[in-house]
Amino acid sequence: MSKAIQELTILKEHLTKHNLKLTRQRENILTTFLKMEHVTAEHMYRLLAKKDPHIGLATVYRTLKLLCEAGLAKEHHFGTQTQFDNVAHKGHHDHLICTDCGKIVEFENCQIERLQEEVATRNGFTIKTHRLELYGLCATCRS
Amino acid sequence: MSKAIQELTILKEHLTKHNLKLTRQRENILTTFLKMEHVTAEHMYRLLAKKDPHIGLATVYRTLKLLCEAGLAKEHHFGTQTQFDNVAHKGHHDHLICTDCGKIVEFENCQIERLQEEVATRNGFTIKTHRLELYGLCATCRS
DNA sequence: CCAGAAATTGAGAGCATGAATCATTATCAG
DNA sequence: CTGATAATGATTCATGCTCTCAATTTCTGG
Repeated sequence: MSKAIQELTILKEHLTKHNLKLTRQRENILTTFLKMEHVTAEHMYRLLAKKDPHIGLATVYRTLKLLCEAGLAKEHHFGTQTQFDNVAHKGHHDHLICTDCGKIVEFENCQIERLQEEVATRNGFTIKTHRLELYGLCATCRS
Repeated sequence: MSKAIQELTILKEHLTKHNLKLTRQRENILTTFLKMEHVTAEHMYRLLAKKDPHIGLATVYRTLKLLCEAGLAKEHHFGTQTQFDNVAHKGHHDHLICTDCGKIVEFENCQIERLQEEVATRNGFTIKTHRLELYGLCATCRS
């Protein structure tokens, strides 16, 4: 649980820095969020509604966005849905995906990340996140 | 324009094979689609409405999906928007996406592609395709 | 501790994208 | 030509998320 306390501290610092307030709802959402690897806002809403039927959907959306701003969560779009990933559960990584057997290998490559920054700068962009997926055949499926 | 005729043939074959019919609307949408590298359904709708104010948005959505099924187009999700890419224009490119205004800049970077190959080889993979999207703020939205 | 300014909340309306409905119209095989 | 069947387009519906606003909560500083 010292982990959770650490994250609560990060949130508190973010709130203070931006003149925001720590509320019961924000604390609840953070606590629930930290227990999982990822959630959708809708799912989070249903979970919280069990304990506190008066929680508002808008608050869930707002708070999840807040957690992203505080660096504790990260948004990911999958088709129509948006997932919020718990950053603590995994550092950022990219994926190698086998189109045959579905195997997924995670990797990280600083050189690629550096080049991405370069491309962005050249186009006047400031990168916040990225997604890199390589699709192909793994060693087993190729033979 | 022999190129366009070729694509029209592909569409006709697909229609025949699935007992579908060739309509004026489908032909118009294909013709317009072939002129561009990518469109959203909404954008396509506005283009077509200039010539034929009675075109239905539903028809545009249905036909773009049809083009995907015929292998002439490919869907891509960017946040809330869905883009349809012209497969024939297929110089592969990656995307810089502004999370604020939705602006999309395409780029190509051989060095990144080479590093991707390297990562794949190291993991025993043979890459067929990839997807690289950089999310951030464009120059205008940052200021 | 308390007052009051300021942020936050929740309920519901609003909005955008895209899919489903259905009466009318167009296509095309025979 | 003609009839079966597919397609169209106007509209409604569904989803996912944001906005609005009155009421409530937080928290600063006196």
